[in-house]
Amino acid sequence: MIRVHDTLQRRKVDFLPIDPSHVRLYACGPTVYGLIHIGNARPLVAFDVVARHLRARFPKVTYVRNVTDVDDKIIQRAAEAGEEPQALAARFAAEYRKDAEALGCLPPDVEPRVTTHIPEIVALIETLCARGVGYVVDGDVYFAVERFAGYGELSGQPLDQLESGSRVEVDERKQSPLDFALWKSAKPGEPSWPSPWGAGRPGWHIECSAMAERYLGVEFDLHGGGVDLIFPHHENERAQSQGAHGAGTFSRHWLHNGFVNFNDKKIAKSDERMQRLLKRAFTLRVLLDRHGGEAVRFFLLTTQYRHPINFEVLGSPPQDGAAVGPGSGSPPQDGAAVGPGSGSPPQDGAAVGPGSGAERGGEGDELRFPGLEEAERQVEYGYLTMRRLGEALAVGKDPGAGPVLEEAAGWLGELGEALDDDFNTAGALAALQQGLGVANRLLDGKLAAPKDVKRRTLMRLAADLAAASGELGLLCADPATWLSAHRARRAAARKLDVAAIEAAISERAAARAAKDFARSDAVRDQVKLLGVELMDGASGTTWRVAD
RNA sequence: GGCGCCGUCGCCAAGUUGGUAAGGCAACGGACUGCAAAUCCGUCAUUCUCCGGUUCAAAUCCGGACGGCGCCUCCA
Repeated sequence: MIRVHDTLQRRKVDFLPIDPSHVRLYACGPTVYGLIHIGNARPLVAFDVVARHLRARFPKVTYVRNVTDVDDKIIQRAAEAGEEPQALAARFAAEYRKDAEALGCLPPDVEPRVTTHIPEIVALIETLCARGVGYVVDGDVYFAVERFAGYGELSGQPLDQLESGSRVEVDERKQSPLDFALWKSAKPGEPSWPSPWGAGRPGWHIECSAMAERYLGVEFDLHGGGVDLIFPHHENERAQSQGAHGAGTFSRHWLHNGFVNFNDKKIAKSDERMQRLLKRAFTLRVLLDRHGGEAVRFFLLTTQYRHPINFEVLGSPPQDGAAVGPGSGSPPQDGAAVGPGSGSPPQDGAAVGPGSGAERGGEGDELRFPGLEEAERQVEYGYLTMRRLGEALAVGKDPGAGPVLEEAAGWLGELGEALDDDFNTAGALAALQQGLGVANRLLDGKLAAPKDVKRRTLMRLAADLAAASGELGLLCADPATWLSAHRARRAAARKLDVAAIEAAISERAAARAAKDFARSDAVRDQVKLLGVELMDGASGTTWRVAD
């Protein structure tokens, strides 16, 4: 039995799908006006695990994750860049998909964009107007909050308090200050679509209502997004959909992920300098290039999705340089700086060697991200174990059916139970680490077992590891491939000369063969200074970049 | 002003429909190794911010204090 924390009920509840043969999930995706940052990555990963685990527990899951591709901010950025808004949105939507893939997120079943669902949106607004909860003013359409009884239920906001707390200039044409736009009439130069109320574009919240209905029906199981979306976005989505289709419709449960805080503060709340830093140096892309997608994913999974997670940054921030000098005040050009093609992943071969000058102007190079470093080490441990397992299993013959060691039998079940409990990925990771530990112990010969039992257990561990990978979206790559890419990435970061390292290894091998251990150790010490650790194994010497 | 979250070992982090503190990192000791790395083993919270209360029993429930954070119209 899966249990989920439902924001609407403010407690953990048993998850009983409306249709157990088909679970339906909707998650709010990003507005694509620039490269996403680590904070945007959290819901991506969190709801990817939700979808994966639901698939493990139910026969069919439809996961819808939208892309908002028309919005004030897109229009503004496009104007700044002298680009068509739709072109800019399409460009960053593509970049976003690259990031999502690098994070190990499976593509959602449907990834609807707002601009291709205008007819559905218009139809929904028409329904709302027909039912008297929407009203038209000069080509704009608003939702009448006071005519919808359930308003405020999701966020727990009493209406009167909201009004008094409102700190935004109130549009006098609205019937109530709380009313929000369903349709905005077009201003000159803005993208627009024809509608019964004149040319215009959708308001911020209506797209999710319309697209969820289109792909999941009037009623579905789960709706997810960041905590900041509870109010007003999700409150308004719910109001729109229930306003059109009645109480009890729309999503049955609401899931909200906590923030990724930046040195213990919300990113948007951190001071101006830090924000600028974030935009230039901490796009998700930079972190992915530096530590790999799986490390970022592992990091995000170490904390249960509802809790805040702190993204720690050590070291002195890059100098703001020109930005603090006279003539400062120009907005960060993150949009313009990341045109298509600038974010190509490191090429295994090409990036190695001393001359790879593809550094990003040194920006952020002196910064360290301890959380990502530890996560990367954990992922490496996983792949090292998998490689050992694969090597052991590559020889020998099938032991047939029979018992396996007890130590290896329980962890996958624990992993599943942890995920059942409101997608507790921290608990699941702990179970995974137990499984990896058992594999290493067995491989080390630390567990007593008859030959056939041992081999059968190793096979079981490999199979269970594959199952765990599928649910967590970790350790899904081929170990040799991942490990070599990982090493290449780290070697490139340290500007190591791979050919020189391999030459040193050959030289040392000759010295060792001649029992010249003094020479051998000299070579070891020499490469150690470069941050390279040599590992002598049965099949020769390999190397890794030290932590 | 209103709504809500959080405070568990040096660090990260499970556990909160009550039943007697997972796991990871770091540290220290050890096995293995010609020396290393990787891997493995052992040690590492009588205690869960503090003070009361309920209970046979509380990190888990209730009240209060202190500390941190978030939302209250376009930010994941």
